[in-house]
Parts: sequence; structure tokens; C-alpha cells
Amino acid sequence: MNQQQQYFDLDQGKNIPYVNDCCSTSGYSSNNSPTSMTLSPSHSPETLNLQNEFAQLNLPALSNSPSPRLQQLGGSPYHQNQMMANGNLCMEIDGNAASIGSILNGNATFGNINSMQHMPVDQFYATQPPQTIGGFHQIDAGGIKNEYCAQLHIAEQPVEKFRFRYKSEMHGTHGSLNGINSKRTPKTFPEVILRNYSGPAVIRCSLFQTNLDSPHSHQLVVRKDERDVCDPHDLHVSQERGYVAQFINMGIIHTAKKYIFDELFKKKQDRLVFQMGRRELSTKQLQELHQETEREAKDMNLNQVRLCFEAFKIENNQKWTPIAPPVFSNPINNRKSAQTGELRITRLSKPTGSVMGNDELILLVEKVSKKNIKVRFFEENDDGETVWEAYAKFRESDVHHQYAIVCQTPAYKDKDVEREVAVSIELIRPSDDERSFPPLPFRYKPRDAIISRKRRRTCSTLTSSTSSSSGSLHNSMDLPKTVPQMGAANVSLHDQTISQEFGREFTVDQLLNSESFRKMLEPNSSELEKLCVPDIGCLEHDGLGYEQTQSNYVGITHYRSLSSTYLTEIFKIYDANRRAGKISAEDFANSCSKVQNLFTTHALKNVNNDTLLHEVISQRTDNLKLAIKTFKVIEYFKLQELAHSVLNLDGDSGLHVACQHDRPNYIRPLLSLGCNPNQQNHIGNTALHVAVKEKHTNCIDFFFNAPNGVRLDLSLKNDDGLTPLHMAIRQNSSDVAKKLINYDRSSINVSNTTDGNNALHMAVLEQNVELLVLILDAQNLTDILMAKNSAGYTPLELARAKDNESCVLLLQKVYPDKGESAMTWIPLNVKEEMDSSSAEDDDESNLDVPTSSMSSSSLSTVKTEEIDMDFKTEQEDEDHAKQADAAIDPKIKLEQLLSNKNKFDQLVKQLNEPSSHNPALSKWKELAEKALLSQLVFLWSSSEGMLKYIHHKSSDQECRSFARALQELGMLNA
DNA sequence: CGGGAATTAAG
DNA sequence: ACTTAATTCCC
Repeated sequence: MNQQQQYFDLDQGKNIPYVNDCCSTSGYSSNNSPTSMTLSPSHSPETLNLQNEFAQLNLPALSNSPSPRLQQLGGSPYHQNQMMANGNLCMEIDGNAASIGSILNGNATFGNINSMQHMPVDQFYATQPPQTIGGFHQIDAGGIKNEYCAQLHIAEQPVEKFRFRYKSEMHGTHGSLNGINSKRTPKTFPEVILRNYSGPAVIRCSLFQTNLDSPHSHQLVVRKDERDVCDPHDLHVSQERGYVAQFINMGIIHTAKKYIFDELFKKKQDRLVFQMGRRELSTKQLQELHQETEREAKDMNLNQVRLCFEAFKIENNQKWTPIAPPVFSNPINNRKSAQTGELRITRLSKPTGSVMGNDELILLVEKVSKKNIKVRFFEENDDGETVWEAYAKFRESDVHHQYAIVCQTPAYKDKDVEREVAVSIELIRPSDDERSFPPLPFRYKPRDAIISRKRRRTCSTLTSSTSSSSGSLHNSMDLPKTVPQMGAANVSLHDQTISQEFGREFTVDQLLNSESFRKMLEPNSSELEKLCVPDIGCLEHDGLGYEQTQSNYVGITHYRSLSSTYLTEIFKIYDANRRAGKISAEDFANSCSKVQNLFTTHALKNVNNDTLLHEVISQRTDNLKLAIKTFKVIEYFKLQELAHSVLNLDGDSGLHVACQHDRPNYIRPLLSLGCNPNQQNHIGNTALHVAVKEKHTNCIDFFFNAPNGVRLDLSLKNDDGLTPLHMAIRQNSSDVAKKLINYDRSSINVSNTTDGNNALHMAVLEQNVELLVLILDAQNLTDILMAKNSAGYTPLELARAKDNESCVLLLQKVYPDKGESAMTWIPLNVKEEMDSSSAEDDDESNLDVPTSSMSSSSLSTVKTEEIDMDFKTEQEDEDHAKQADAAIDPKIKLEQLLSNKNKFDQLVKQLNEPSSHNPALSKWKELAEKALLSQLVFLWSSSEGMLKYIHHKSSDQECRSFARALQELGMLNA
């Protein structure tokens, strides 16, 4: 037998070829079949040749020079001797250690020592029988630890993260398992020190699971001559070497899933055999072991291991005796896995966002798992203390292929900051609280309102002091003074004219949305004509063209050559036509095509194919006159299709741009011009989507007040599969959601395409009770209640799945089948009912305590029927259909009862009274609160909402409870 | 070495 | 059929 090709594996008690055996299940540790553990006679001790990889690697790192003799230790008879029983664990401390020391010559040695037989298990780590096969439990359980004199101390932990490699990639050299403090130079390695012991000893290192005191199916290997030697690895230590064992050049082989059981079983078996000191295990033991292994293999963490260090002494009789409690390293995580690997943000889609939050932000990240990742925004003070934190919002489906996260930024704590705030973003993996490093900077921008407030302030001070500086944007020194002065004068003059025109002060918004203004957009409108005259004058007067004229308009500085040239040209044509008065159809058509040409040429030359219309709308500063004139031109030349369908490269129409830039004033005119509000851009967003996304509520309002004939399609989904309502829900903007629902309640039924959730599902996901109520109140609900999302959940089931108690409670009440499963509102003070259903229920019978303090306490015993009677009489004047219903439907009675606003308000007031002296009421209130009613009451601003709620969602029993509560409050009379 | 990507298996 | 995880391959 080629001695170089084998080593003796201590745990297995036999020779192992260095070359991985292709026939074995994993090829790592042995050619043992996992089910039979027999020692082949051919592997007799005489054939062994020990290898000293560790010793060789070890030596340079230690202070003492290695002894050359070390290398020859392999064949020493010492290693071939058998271990014998030895009772006292501590005997060696000052005993015969020296003699053993002389055998080992005081050198640390790597070796696989073939001496494991016949050691009674009760002498392995303990004087008591083990309680767990193959583990260490007996040590702790038996309190034996104290009997060890020596201790192992980990001088250097292994690195926290390390790439586990599969066997198939173990060719060539890869990194070794370094110490946690390892650097390029010097490198360190896992290292243990044996303390409180003299004499030679062996330190063993093997791979263990992190959750159990049991071996790990992965292999801890040491590379030697192109071969991987599997754990356990033993190092000899002695006084001379300071009892330091340094484990160098180890790697971790990821056992493939299919071999996990086999490998684990083998390791556990070997270990047990070693501890028992027997060659074979009984069938029963094997069976037990098999079961235990199955259990362990099932949920073993394959991405985390730890090193186990043990210390043994080898006595004259060659028996291996543990001399110190085993110690374990910190966990070593698989760097490659998404569960344990490093977190890192590679890139952010944008470095800033609004303090209001809900900006879409895309993070490119290293491998993450969507179920186990969070995006944390945080701010620290100078001392590194966290002063603010919040989490970005996204769902599992927003994690793209483990490498990108599309999320919505959280709002900043202070929405009124006046300047940008620098915060940080990091990823967090909840399972192990791992953070990405380094954190990425992110800046929160102040709200537009605040910026403009500031700007206005600065502007006004400027103008008041210098009277004619036309704005901070134009303070270039070399601009001729006269031009801005003139401009400023003109502007104010115009504003005045407009105001006078309409008889009172108009804001720009009002103006643009006023009826008169819309009239102006009609062809031949003389008002607009007048309005435009000064502009024309300017344009014509100024031979240099529009580029300079523009400085008359505050805020169009970026209107540079291309756009202004075209616009100037177009305006010229327009003005010429206007002035000509009556022109031939031919000339007009000519002008039309010229203008159209200019428009399209301009658009084609523009980077984003933005048309002049786009640009005019999206100017940094709202520019009324320019917009008016442009609209007017479009109108005049009947270029509706420009407004209607000409899109830029993003597929954005003018409306999109208006919504993006929060120009609500332009929406009506654009709609009037024929701009299609249902146009979807290249990511499927309609202008409304954009407005919702940007939270430009003013824009949204204008859509809903659109001119006649304009109908928005609220069921249009963008490329994320979302309707505007879906987006609003995700942003938790109930006010927007409300508007959308009011406009078209049928949009509620649309489910998004991403996960099949409808509005209700999504509200559940947001855990937003307010939204939930809003949606539930909006219409007859069976459709959305029963609609299943892609996961097959109805909203209620989803709420349950998400363990969202408040939503479950609320939803349960509205489902048709609520009867049994829903929480029951127990009727107050009506023993009869209780008796018929659940008279034996103690808790509920408590409710029957009379409420003597109440003025109307006598009423508390009134039966339902009597109340019904009351209602009936009250109702008799009502219309007949309703009356018929009412006979059987207590809801309607209650509805009628509550239609008295005074009563309603009274009730709400009392319910919200913190300390009621009315026991019945407080009991009822308690119940109501349980059912979330308190929230609902809070949310209902009027009796109408409550009535609606009661009408649609309450069971008869609930209604009766409610009625009784009212009754007890003395609110039933009159 | 260490990293990345392609391929294959698994939900 | 499609997505994610596991495994292998490659530079």
C-alpha cells in the first residue's frame, strides 16, 4: 500500500485515502457505507503512516523552531498503541505527563492518531452515561465540567464569513480559513491555547453545527499535496510550544444536499464509536443514531458552521482522555449564501428624495433574499447615536431577482426642514441582524412649498429694495439693465391687466381654471389676443430674438437657443396670421404645416423628444404667459393632435408633464385641447398615476373636475400592474384614495397584476384601517371580499396570513359567513337570548349585571321584540318597501334610529368619554373596542358613515347590541 | 485567490 | 412556466 496516499482518521479509527473516493457518497471522509461501520482488517495500525501537514504549516507561525524529528513521528509506535481505560481525568496534571512529554518530544504535531478503541463512554467527558448520543450534553447536564483541570481558550477566532466551496470546485487553491484578525500581512489563523495543563496533549479541531452540539455534515479540510484531508484535525501541543495550537490552511467543503444525511450520519457514528471506544455499535444504537441524524439533517443550517476544539491526553496505555471541556468558535458563515453572505448596496437610483417620503427608490444590492431583507434609513448625530430611523416600504415582489429592491422612501421625521438633510441607508437582514456596509448617503429635500416660501421671501426683499431686479435668477452683471427693468414693468402691468379683466384679484390657478380663461382659449378670443400683444411687441422689437426676450419672464432662463428659437418662429407665424385678419384657407393651411413642422423638428432635435408643449409645461418656474400663448397657438392652428397624442420618448403627454411638475393649472386647458387623460406612458402610467405617485393632489382634483366629456379610466394599470387607487393605497394616502373612489367606485374591484391583490387586499397589507373602512364603505362588497389574490387569499385570509389582528377583526365582521368565526357582540342584558344559545357561558352571563345607576335602567330588560315594536311604530310613516324590510331587518330600524344626528353625536360622545360611570355602557364599550368599533366611531365623522356601516356590515345581533346600548343610554325615546 | 456567471435542480 | 436556490464552471 502506498503510504503517502493514506492517513489515519481518528474519528473513524481507520485509514483514509487522501484522494477523495469517487465511489463514496460525498467522497470526503471515507469509503464507509453509511449504514455499516466496520473496520477493515486491512487497515491495521501497522500500515499507517501519519502525516504532519499541520505541524509543517504550524511551525513557522510559532516562536519555537520545529524539531526535524517531528516529521518522522508519523510512524512512531506510539501512535499505533491502543488506548486503555483511565478513570481520573485530572490525574495527569502533575503525574506522568513528563514521560509522555518525552515521547512526544515537546513538539506540536499534526497527526491523526490511531488510538481510539475501547474507551468506555462514561469516561469520555464524563463519569456519567451520556444523555445524548454523540454530543456533549452529558458534560453540562452532569456538571462534570468542573472536574476538568485544563481549559481550552480560543486565542483567535476564525473569520466570520468564509466561502464554503462545493467539492466540485475544490481543485486549485482557494483561500484558507483565516483568523478574525487576519490581514494581508500578517495572516492569522484559528488558534487555541490549552491552559492549566502540563505535559503533552492533543488538540482536535472539527466542524460542528451552530445550533446543536453535533457534528456538521460539511467537511473541514486541510489541503495537502493536491488532496483534501477531512476533519477532525489533531495537533500536538506541549509546554515548549506554549500549548498553542494553530490550525492553518483549512477550508470548508459544502456537502451537497443529497449527501447531507450520509455525511452527518457517518460523522456522528464515528464520533460515537470514538467515545464508546468500541469497534461496532449495536443495532439499536445505530437505529437511534439514524433517527437522530434524520432529525438533525432536516433542518441543519448549511450556511453556518463552527469549529469545535477538544483536548486530549494520551496516556501510556494510549488511551485518549479528554482533559478539557470542548470549546466552540464563533459561527462561520457562508459568504456565498444569500442567507448569511455580506450585504451590500451597490447603487441607488437617486441620491435624494422628498422629506414627504414615498419616492420610488431602486437599490441594486448583492444577493439578498426577499423574505429576509429590510432597507433602513437612519440619521446619526455626531456621537454616532441614532436620532432617527425609518424603513423603506416594499414588498417581496419588489425584490428583483435577489439583486435589486424597488422601494418607497420613508418620510423624514421633520417635514418642514428648510435645507437638505443627509441621512444614511443600509440593508438589514433580520434573521441575523446583519447590516450592509458601508451605509450609503441619502439626502432628504425640503418640500417644494417650503422652498418656494423661502424663495418668495428672498424675492420680495430683493424687489422691494432694488425695485426692479427681475429675480435672483437673472443677476448676471453684464445684462443690460434696461431689459430686465422693462421686463419687470411689463410683467406687473400684465398681471394688473389680467386682474382688471376679471374684475378682481386672481391667482394664477384661479385664472387658468376660470370660465373666462377657458373662453380665452377659444379661437378668436379677443382677451387672449390682448394678453399676447405685449409679448409680440417684445418679440418683434427685439431683433435678437426670443433668447433675450425671455429674460422678461421670470424663471425661463433655461429656455435656451433651441427651444426659444423654435418658439419664437412659431409665435411669429401665429402673430402674422392673427394680424392678417382674414386669410385664405391655403395660407392658413400653409402656416399650419409650418408650425407643425417646427414643433416636430424641435421635438426630434430634443434629447428626450420633448415637444415645445412639454417644455413649456415643465419649465422650472410656472410661466403663465408662455403657456397661454402656446396653448393658444395649438388651438389656433388646430394642432390638437399635438396635445392629444404627441409623446416624448418616455411616452409622456403634456398631461404627464403637468402632473409630474405639479402644474394643476394646466390640466384643464390641456384637457380642453384634447389631451387624452387615459394616455399611458412607457411605464404604463397615466397622468393620474403620475399625480398620485407624486402626491400632487391639486392635479388630481383637477382631473376630477375635468370638462364635460372627459372621462378618466381608473382601471388602467401601469407596468407595475397598479391602478392609481392601488398606488394611493400603497402610499397610505386615504384622502387620495377617497377621491379616486368617489370618482369611480368600480375601480375598487380591479386587482393589480403583480400579486392579484385588489384594493382591499392592499389596504390589509398596509394595515391601514382607515383605508379599509373607506373601501368597505364604498360599495356593496361581496366581490372584493371574495376576490382571491394570486396566492389564493381573500382579503380576510390575507389579513389572517399576515397576522394582522385589527384587520382580521374588522374584516371578519363584514364577511357574509361571519356568524360563527367572527367575534361575537354579546347582546346586553337580554338573558333570554343568552339562554337560548349559550346560557352556560359564565363570561357572557356577567353581562347581565343590572345597571342601576342608569336613568333608563328599566329599559335594560326590554326584550328585542319590544324594541322592534318601537321601531315599527316609528316607521309606519316610512315608505312601504322599507317598512316591509324593516319588519325583519333590525339594521334598518337602527338606521332609522340613528338618522337622528343628535342621537348619533350623543352616542359618539359618550363612547369616547374616557371614564364612564355607566357600567353597561362601559361594558358595551369594551366589547365595541374589541371589535374595533372605537376606531370606526372615531373615523366616522357623521352619522351617515356609521349608518352606512351598520347597514352593510353589521349582523342582526350586532345591531341589536347596538340598539340596546342606545336604549340604555336613554336615546331610544323620541 | 476571489469573484462571477452559467448550469441544473427544486419549489 | 417561471422563479429561486443549489451546484458547477470558469476567468
